[in-house]
Amino acid sequence: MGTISKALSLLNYFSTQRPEIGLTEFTKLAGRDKATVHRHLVELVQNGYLEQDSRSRNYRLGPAILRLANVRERTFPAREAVIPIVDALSSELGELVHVSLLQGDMLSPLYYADKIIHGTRVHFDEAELLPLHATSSGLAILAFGPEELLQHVLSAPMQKFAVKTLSRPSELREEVHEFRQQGFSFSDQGFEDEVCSFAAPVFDHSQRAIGTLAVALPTSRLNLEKQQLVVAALRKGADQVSFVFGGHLPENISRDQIDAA
Amino acid sequence: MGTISKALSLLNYFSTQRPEIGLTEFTKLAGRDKATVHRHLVELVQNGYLEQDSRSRNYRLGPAILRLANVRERTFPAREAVIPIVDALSSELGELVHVSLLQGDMLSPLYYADKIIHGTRVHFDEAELLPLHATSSGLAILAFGPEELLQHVLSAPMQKFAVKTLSRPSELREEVHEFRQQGFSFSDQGFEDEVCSFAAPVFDHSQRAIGTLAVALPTSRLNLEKQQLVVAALRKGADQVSFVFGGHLPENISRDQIDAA
DNA sequence: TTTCATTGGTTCATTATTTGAACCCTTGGT
DNA sequence: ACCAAGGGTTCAAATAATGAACCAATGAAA
Repeated sequence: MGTISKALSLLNYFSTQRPEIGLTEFTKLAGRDKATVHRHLVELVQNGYLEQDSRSRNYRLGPAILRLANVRERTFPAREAVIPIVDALSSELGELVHVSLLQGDMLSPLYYADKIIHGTRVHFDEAELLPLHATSSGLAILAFGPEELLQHVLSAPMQKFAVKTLSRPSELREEVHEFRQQGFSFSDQGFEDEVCSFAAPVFDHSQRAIGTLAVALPTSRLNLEKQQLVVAALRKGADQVSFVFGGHLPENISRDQIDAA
Repeated sequence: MGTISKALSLLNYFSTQRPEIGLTEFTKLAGRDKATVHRHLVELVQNGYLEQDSRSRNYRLGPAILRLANVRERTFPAREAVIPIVDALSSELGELVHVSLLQGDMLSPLYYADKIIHGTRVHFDEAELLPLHATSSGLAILAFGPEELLQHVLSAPMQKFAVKTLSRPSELREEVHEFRQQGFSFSDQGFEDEVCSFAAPVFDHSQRAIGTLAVALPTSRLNLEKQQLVVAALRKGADQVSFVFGGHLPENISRDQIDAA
């Protein structure tokens, strides 16, 4: 591990739970000599990655980070960032995977991939907006997004797209409630006949649901084993996508796992 | 300059205009050996601060930055806190207003607002670092910040950005001295042609100048009345921003006394 | 108010890492 | 088939990082 990595790894000790760290605490966390840690801290401060509270002498994350995050957001389109994750997931599952972002009261597909290894494939149009009440993605957003959005959809007429499209508000409210518990949503033939899908919410830096990661497959290919695979992959993938959008990374997922993906 | 600073300074070459940089370009920008730069880049990638486009092999800012920015804003919401002040000032004056923080020997924009009520608007890139000798913000920091910083800038070459960029150390020293008396700084076409700006220092709780509040407007819109409005608004606003940073400015202390400290 | 423990920060000889000129490999253009 | 340019690697030499011991300031306890 080079000097640069040693210094940068110090920044990883910050979290919402631990926003300020003192010199001694750092040396304990990093398990390195005090002098070394101190020099690293000084250099990080000089470059704006940390700033030191002049009262407590503790260190906290500095303004340079905000500027860089800003540059990345503005210059690195979300689509590009999401491509490898969606591609990997699609390859892993051999099914259609897409990321869609909330746009008014519809979902706008950002990117999708379909590594066909089965005979039948699910139809998906990247340029078509998805309705909230009839897709697993929409239901995921309703479950984890703002309450107003849910109210709005509940009070509007619900267009029938396929044989099993939800059409009664009470039905939708029940489903959404269930998905909130589960952490992911499911829809069977709500948008297109013979197609079912699973979706998990994607969060931005302020923990707001801004979109979804979803897997769609022919209903005929669905079974318990498949469901478990999909749900597990979806959880992992949604966290990765959230991370891309600056959202929070649950404690039980390490950076290594993300790097490996 | 230590290894850490050398590596981190590579990140500063990114901007909205230059979101991706290749190895050779980096070596030219940094003026360092290719092998050195490459090792630094590799280590930054390993830590998530950069990622490499697998097609072009260019480097771009990585996702680690988003997480850190997230932590900082959630635990130390300086940007959020400053937004209403900057917005109000911009609305009041009908001009571009920004708060920037000192980061090494540059200023890093934290937030800006531009409530356009005039035909022309000033260009401002929130993701671009500001030089100290060529902007009113920089001059304000030099006037009220540490003496070493001023010495450092005086002894370094002064890049010419626009028609009236200060380029002689004696000139800069004079200006800074004058601003110290006034309590605010002014720059006419020092950074961009046809643009002038006013700035006032922002202090933290230990009375150190950590940044600035600035107003930028087309030189063509400048007149005495405007200047008086801007300066009055700037004094008031800068104190508000200082307050946000815990550096509230006691009424009985004049700016001259601060200067002495 | 003296003492002691804790934390932040510094020094300097030793040590290990960083450095860079020269090199190789791949790609894309002609 | 050739060349130019960019990305990446090697290894002896140079330089910068390291850490045990030290100092200073703060604050709680005796």
